[in-house]
Parts: sequence; structure tokens; C-alpha cells
Amino acid sequence: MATIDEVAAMAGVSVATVSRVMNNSYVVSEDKRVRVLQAAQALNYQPSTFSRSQRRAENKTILIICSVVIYDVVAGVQAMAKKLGYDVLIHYNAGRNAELDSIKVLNNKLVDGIILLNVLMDDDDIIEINKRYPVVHCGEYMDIPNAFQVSTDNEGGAHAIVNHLISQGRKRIAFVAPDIFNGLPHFVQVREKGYRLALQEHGLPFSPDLIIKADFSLESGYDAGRRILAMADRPDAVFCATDTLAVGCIHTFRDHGLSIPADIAVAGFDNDEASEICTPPLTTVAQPFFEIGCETVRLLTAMISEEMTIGRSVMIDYQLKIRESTAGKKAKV
Amino acid sequence: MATIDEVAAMAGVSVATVSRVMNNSYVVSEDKRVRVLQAAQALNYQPSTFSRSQRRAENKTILIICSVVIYDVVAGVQAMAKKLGYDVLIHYNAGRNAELDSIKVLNNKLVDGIILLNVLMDDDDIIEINKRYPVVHCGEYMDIPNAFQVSTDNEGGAHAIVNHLISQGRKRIAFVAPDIFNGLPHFVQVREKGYRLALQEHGLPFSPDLIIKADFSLESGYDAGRRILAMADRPDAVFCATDTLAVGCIHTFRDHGLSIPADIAVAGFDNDEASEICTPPLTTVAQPFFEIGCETVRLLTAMISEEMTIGRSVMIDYQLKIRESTAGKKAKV
DNA sequence: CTGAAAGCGCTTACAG
DNA sequence: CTGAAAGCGCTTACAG
Repeated sequence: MATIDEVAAMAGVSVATVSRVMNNSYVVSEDKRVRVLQAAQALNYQPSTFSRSQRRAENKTILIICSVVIYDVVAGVQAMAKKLGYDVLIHYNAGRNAELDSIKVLNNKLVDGIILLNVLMDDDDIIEINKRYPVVHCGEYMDIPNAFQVSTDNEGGAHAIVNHLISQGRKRIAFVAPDIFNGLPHFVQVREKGYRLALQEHGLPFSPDLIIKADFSLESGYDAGRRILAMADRPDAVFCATDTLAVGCIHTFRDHGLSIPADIAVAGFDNDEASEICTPPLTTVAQPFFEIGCETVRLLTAMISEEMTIGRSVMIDYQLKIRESTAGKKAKV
Repeated sequence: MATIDEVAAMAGVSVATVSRVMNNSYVVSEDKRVRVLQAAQALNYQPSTFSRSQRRAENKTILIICSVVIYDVVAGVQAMAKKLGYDVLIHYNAGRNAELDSIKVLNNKLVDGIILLNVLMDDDDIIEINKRYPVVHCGEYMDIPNAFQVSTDNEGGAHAIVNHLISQGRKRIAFVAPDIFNGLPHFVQVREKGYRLALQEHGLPFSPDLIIKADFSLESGYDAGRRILAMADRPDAVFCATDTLAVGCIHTFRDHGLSIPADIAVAGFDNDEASEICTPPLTTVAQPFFEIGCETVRLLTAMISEEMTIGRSVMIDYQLKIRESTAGKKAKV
């Protein structure tokens, strides 16, 4: 590895001049600039990240911590980061409490800011990280003071999709809600809120037995479908908090010979790849993941450079995707 | 951020002593050790990564570059890396030629070694990276000189699964092969090799029309299934190079009223989650991903510390998973 | 426009 | 066991 001294020697200039041309930070006379560039090329010189970042007290790098990589979000993060001159690294962290393992990465200023992507970890740990770094929560909101967060408008999306069901003449709409850990994850709570709001606005009765508990698995979706079929007063529509669950319900309903949406309408949330492929194609809510990634970086870099201390929540508009699973005719009674 | 000087001042010792206790590198008298530790705690002191890594010319960090995160491989990498005192970071890199974007990360010694996880990039770029860093190719072998690689025994797995099909009385076995980019990916070539070897060993005729081209998508699997059904002399078994394709074939066969495995046996490769769930459960080959991750790190860290220059390929044993899709009775003729 | 020099926060011979 | 000091490879006032 060539150092700045070797380049300076070969180019016949001082290290200061080399530094200036490598960084384009000051005007350098054309002939020296050329000589430095040639020497750098000849020696295959690359400024040391460590020395440079040490001097500058920044590394122009953002870290994403997650246990599931949402590729479109990452792509958005990378695109915006690139535009702003940042690199993006990912730290994979399985499970809820395993997050603590990342502390080693976090302890020192190796990165300038952190994105917690759908991370579920204990509040104490999050607060600890917030003390050390600029942090933006992406996807899943946290109920901690002064948090910086970016996510889809989950309530609005749920509200819109249930409104759509109602507009199709549905009157008894079940909600399938993943319920693991202690209590519903925040995004599920908010989607439920949108669901209940829509019912209320249209004077439809809400009853607790319309809430079907599940987890995040496809099997759990099958099972939710079975429980819905077994209900005394069977719902004429099902809104599932995730597409995976909705696909599970569809399977069960079809296996039992029901026609969708004629006999029962099914809607999901997330616009997974499966939602387009399944039969019938699933009405759902798309989260603009790429844009969420972009916005997260905008916020994070603003935090880094402006040392903001007052938290804020950015809500990215949802996109309703109306497909066959809800939009067809209802069966005649 | 507290610095080593502040800690030294508070503890009433020299910075050298602080450094020694932070690193446990030399014996320090108990009372000073305690004073340093207390001061470090009080000041919330964390040694600067940049300064430390600059002095040591290493960062104890491994970078995984990939366009799809295989979580079990990453978990294996992390487990072994932790044991050996390394951190693990991931650089996501979409698409084939987008890899060049990672050059910024790669240019300087921010990490000590690199794992290319199933990366498909141009040979020239790979050779370039190999020049700058210790690199281990994980999953997909590269045909470049002196490469260090770790992967499943793809040929052995394919050979074993086709042997199994033959042992079940199958005589005409098709091979569904994803064929994108220019030519078959290496792992597909090798799986085909195992397939052909098994046929040959049992005196079964091979013919080119038994090779069904596809890509990597589920739809492509459906389509492959259709083409197989349309064949004049219909095969009695299908070995798909991936589980995704196998699941697609199963769908098509079932939609056409065929019984699996009675009418036609189907086998895949990869032991995806779907392979267990689908109906009937799919016979496949499991890759021990966690172990592959571990072994990759063993090799990479050996390269880092021992400056090895002669390449090697480590093959991790496959595990055959025999399930219903092949193991039931064949239909009577 | 340019160079000599100080300084970033560490580690590690060197001498005691 | 411990400290004073050199040095890692950069950047950036400072002076010219």
C-alpha cells in the first residue's frame, strides 16, 4: 500500500499538495495536479480510510441494522446515500435480543449514523444506541421519546382498504392480526386502528370476535381461514394485516370450495410478490419501499450534519392496489 | 467522546498504561488496572476504531458482498467470526455489474477480508478485488486461477438424488436447468454433471431433449412442467436444479391431474422452506448453509493471517432429504 | 498556490 | 511494571 509520502516524493510536491488534489479541496496549479494524479495512479495509491476518517471524525458511512433485508428499502437507502456521498453497510442481527451483539460495531464511531430497519429490540437498548449515534427507525415505529422515524402510513392504508371493502357492499369484515411477543407489534396496532375507524365511519358494528389472532406464518394464515369459516355468523370479507396471512386464508377458502370474492372477499397488506401471483390476485396496500429508504437517509443525514434533537415521524403515502380478490361481484344471497 | 488522554489523566497514569489495560496486552499492576477501568467507565470511554485500526493496520472485520442474503450462511459466518474475534458487515449489491459500485468500500483497507456470497460478476472485477483483499468465494465457484472457495458438493448431491430416483424405478428422468446470462451458472453445470453421471452409471440413455431450460422463477417452473407434459415420450421423473423450479413443476402436474410421485416423481435442490410445505413434500438436497458460513470464515481468516497464495476449494457434504414427491409407489402401467 | 508543521487518538518498542 | 516518546497516514490552519 502506497502512502501519501510516497506519492508526494514521486510527484515532487509536499504531502499537503497531494492531500489537496486527492480531496479537490483547494485549487492546485494544473501542472502539480497532473503530476500528483500520475504518481497516485502509478503507485496505485488509495488514501487510507482510517487516517482520513480519524482526522475528519467521520466516515461517510451509514449502517443498516436488520434481521430481514428488505431489498427495495436497501436499494432506496443506497441510492440516496450515494447521492449524498455516503456508503451503506448492513449489520445482520437475528432475533429480538440478539441486537445486543451489534454493540461491538456500535461502540465506536465507525459509522456516522444508523438505520434500524424493522428492528424489534428492547427500549433500553434502543435508547442506549440513540445516545451514541444518530438513529432513524425505518418501518416499525418505536414508542420512545424523541425518536426519528420513517414508515408507511399504515393506518391510512388500512383505512383505505377497509373503506374499499365496504364500498363493495361488505358488511361483516374480519381482521387477521399477527400477535406475537408481548402484545401486537406497533404496525399491526395501527393497521387495526385504520380498520376500526373505517367500520365506525360507516356505522358498521365492531365486535372483538372479528379480530382473529395469528402469527406471521403462512400456516397461521391457513388456520385463521379455518377459524373464520367456523364462525357462526361468517364474515363476508377478511382484511389480513399481511399478505402472507391473506394468501393463507385464500388457500383455505378455496380448499373449502368458496369463491373469492363472490362468497368472501380477502385483502392483505404489503404488496408482496405473492399477492400478484396468487389466485385470485390479492387486493393489498403497497408500501413505497424505495422511497421509504430514500427518505430515511435524508432524515438521517440531516441529523448527522445538523445535530437535530427533536424527534419527528415521517409518513410515506401508501398505494392501494385493488385486485380481483375484493373487486368482483358479491355472491347473491 | 472521551479520549485516551482524558482517561489517563483521570486515572493518574500514562496513556501507555491505559492502552495496555484496554487491550489486556501487558501485565499492569492491579491498582492501576482498577483505576483505569473506573476512569474508562466514568468517562464512557471507547477506544477509537480509526486510531486503533490505523496503528494496527487491521480492523478485525469481514465484509460479505451479496445480492441475496442467505441468512443461514450469514449466521454461520457471524458465529465463526465472533469466535475468532471478527466483526461481520454486509454490502448489498444488486445485479451482476452493479458490483463495481462496491469498489468504494473496497478501495482501502476498511475490512480485512471479503466473502463473495453467490456473487456473479465479471472475472476481471473479481481478479481486481483479489489483488486488493483476501477473498473467499462462497456458494458459487469461480473459474479463476488460485481462487479460494467454499460450497456444497453440488455434483455429489445431484448424483445422489438421481441415484435415488433410479432406485425408485425411474428410467426417464428430465433435468430442469436455469439458464440465464451467457451459459449455465457454474452450480447448475455441476448439478447437471452429477445428473448425467448417475444416468451413465446405471446405463440409462441420456438425450439432450431431457434437458429443459428455464430461468430462476416459479413461473418458469410452471412452464417447464408444461413442456415436460407435452413431450412425446413423457419422463417418469423430473430433477430440477432448484426447489423453486420443482415447486413450479409440481403445480403444473397437479393442475393437469397427475399424481405425484405415482405418475411422475419430482425432486429439487436446496431444501427451501417451500420444499417441506408443498404438496407433496419435495425430495431435495440440503446445503448445510450454517456450516458453509463457518468454513468460509475459517478459510478467510487463515488467508488473512497466513498470507496464503495457493487457492483451494472446500466442498461441504450435502444432505439428501427424501420426501414424498419421489419416494412413493410408481403408477402401474 | 504551496510547504513546513502541528495534531488527530491510538500502539509499541525503548529505557528504566 | 511503567512512562516518555516516536510514529501510523492523513488534514488543515498558518505563514508565505
